Amino acid sequence: MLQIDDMLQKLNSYQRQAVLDNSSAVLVNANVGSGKTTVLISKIFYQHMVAGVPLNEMVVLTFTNKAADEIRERMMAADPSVKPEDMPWFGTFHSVAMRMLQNVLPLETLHYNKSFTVLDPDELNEMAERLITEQRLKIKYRSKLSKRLEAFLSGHPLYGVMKQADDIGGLWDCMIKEKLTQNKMDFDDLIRNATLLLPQGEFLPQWVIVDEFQDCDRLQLEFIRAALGEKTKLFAVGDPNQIIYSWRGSSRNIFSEFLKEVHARQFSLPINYRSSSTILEAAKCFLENQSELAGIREPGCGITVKRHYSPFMEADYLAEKINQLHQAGVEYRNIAVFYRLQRQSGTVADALRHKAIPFEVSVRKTLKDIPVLQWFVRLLNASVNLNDQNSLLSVLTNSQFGPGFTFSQARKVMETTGECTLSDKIRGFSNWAAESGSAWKIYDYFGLDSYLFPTSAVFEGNKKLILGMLTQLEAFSSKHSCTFIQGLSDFLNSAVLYGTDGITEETEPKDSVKLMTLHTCKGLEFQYVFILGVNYGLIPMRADTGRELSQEDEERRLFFVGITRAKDYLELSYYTSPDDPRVQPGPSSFLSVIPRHLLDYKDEERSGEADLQAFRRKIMENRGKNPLANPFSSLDKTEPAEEETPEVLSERKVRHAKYGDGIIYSEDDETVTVEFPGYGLKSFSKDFCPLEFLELE
DNA sequence: CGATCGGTGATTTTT
DNA sequence: TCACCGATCG
Repeated sequence: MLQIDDMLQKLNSYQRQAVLDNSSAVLVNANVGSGKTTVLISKIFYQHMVAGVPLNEMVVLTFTNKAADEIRERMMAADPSVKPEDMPWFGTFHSVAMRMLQNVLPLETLHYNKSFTVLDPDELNEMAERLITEQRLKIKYRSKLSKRLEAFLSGHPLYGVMKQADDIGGLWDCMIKEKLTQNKMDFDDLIRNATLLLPQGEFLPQWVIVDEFQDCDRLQLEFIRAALGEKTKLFAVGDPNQIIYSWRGSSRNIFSEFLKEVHARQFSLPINYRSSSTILEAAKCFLENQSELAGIREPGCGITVKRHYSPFMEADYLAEKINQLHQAGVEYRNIAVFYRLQRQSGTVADALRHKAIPFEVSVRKTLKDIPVLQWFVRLLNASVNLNDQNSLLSVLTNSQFGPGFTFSQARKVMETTGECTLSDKIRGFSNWAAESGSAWKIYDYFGLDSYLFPTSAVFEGNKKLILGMLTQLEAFSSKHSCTFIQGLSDFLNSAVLYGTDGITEETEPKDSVKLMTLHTCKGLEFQYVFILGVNYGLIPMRADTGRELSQEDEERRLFFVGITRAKDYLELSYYTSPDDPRVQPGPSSFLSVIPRHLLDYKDEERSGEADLQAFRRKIMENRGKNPLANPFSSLDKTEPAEEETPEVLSERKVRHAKYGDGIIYSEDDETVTVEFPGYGLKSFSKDFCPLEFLELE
């Protein structure tokens, strides 16, 4: 009881009100950085300690494994007597649905078996490809198969101009059947099937608690609806200002309808604890309902706005800036760099690598990134589930690992015993596992040494990866006390839902700068934040093709999410000469939305040309040595850049009717590229060249 | 089958 | 703006 009093006392009045309210449906409109997770955990704790609701009567749903882990960990930290197994229904939508299907729902009525396996999107695609070939289906735009299926399922057919319909509907029917015979479910099936069975089953929780409610799509809302029995209460936390995934099916309309339907009582958490008031003021400009967001922090420093010539110049500057920050005592882990597109990361990464600054680019790793584990997991899947013909086939026909059969060979081998040791071992796996199986013996059981090719250069590394995964499996099995084969099957399924994190060894968090897209930064916070490329065409992304205007609203929210990650320092930058023609030079309109007094235009006077001169010097310099080298490779060696020889000035000048005088920037057999002050770079064909070449004096 | 014409989409991505 | 696909025509 002391714990809960203590916990409630630490809440502000808004938070406490939401936690103590006893309505049967509550939505907390939680603003950024307003202690949303704290409220969620306090609510769970309060219901558990005061109202006496057992934790296993609560379904707590999140979107990411990370969020689920955080909630479980904070629960255990608040009350050390709580164990993970006390919270069986705390997890992502998918993992909770999966566990329900395995444990408490009458799955047999759907003709599935409780030992089903989970299909990752790649496998689903592979299954589709195979069915098209086998059934001789006619599918158009086959190279974009997964997109087409997705579009078909959402009812918005991609490619309006398909004069003749193809077999996409038929393909989906085949896939439903195929998944059933192979006893497999894709991500959506987990939720769909659980939604189907929840109303029939005996299982109804006392509470359904949802994190990041604004991200729910239709499927997930239906799942929530199905989990609500007559006496079940709902507590949802979300922020409509952070809807940045509406292109994936979440929308304000869907969820406000849902809220009306369940008669939710609404609360809000207006106080932001995270950002300096300057940053918060700027962020508020991008809010749709400006009323309710208040800060409690000091103004701090202004938001730096920086102009760069190009992404290269920017990356070079950024690396230097981060270096200075680190030398001034800022840890790398407190610094983050955000950008709109995944491909923008390369330039920054190169610059940081060159200055030996540790960094991590946030891209989710799937099994596909580690071929040997992908092969091994499919081997295990084929062994655990003999209906899994797809996996067996791909294990036998893989060109890098295993016996490397052709498709027709593999089909023969699959039908008869004695033809192939690996195939026989897979068939005999269940018996072996029941009698004497254990994680450690798996490697020798399959005789993997020979299938990983001991002579190959990467053999040791691959073996290590597999043994590492077996270590994880061992740890997993001992945590969940069940039969070896059941433990393995669970492990494989959670590996699909958890990505590689679940099966490779954990690395302790490094002190490194974090690089990520604006989408992935949601839910995080950093002391120092740099947002790159605030140009029209990136932030906001161009919303040309007439698509609804609402797309720009989403871009605004995305920028809002990025800004509000910053605690103390925020720097926004734009290019005067982006390399991508789709990106407009100059600051985006989003920058002018922010009141001038909050901004600190660093080196406003320094002209773009100054940047250009420096950049050109570096390029020229590089050219003599190694034309293919990373342009950054010469940057440091030649410092200080100011001490340049006048040699670079011995360039040819040209005159153009419209652009005036310019300097030749680069030149090859066909084209000549000229830099004109005030216009930037222009390219001309040599055959048709409206230039007058001026002689040097 | 090859050439051409027209329409469409491009980016973000947890599980 | 461009790359790609499919439909259509000779």
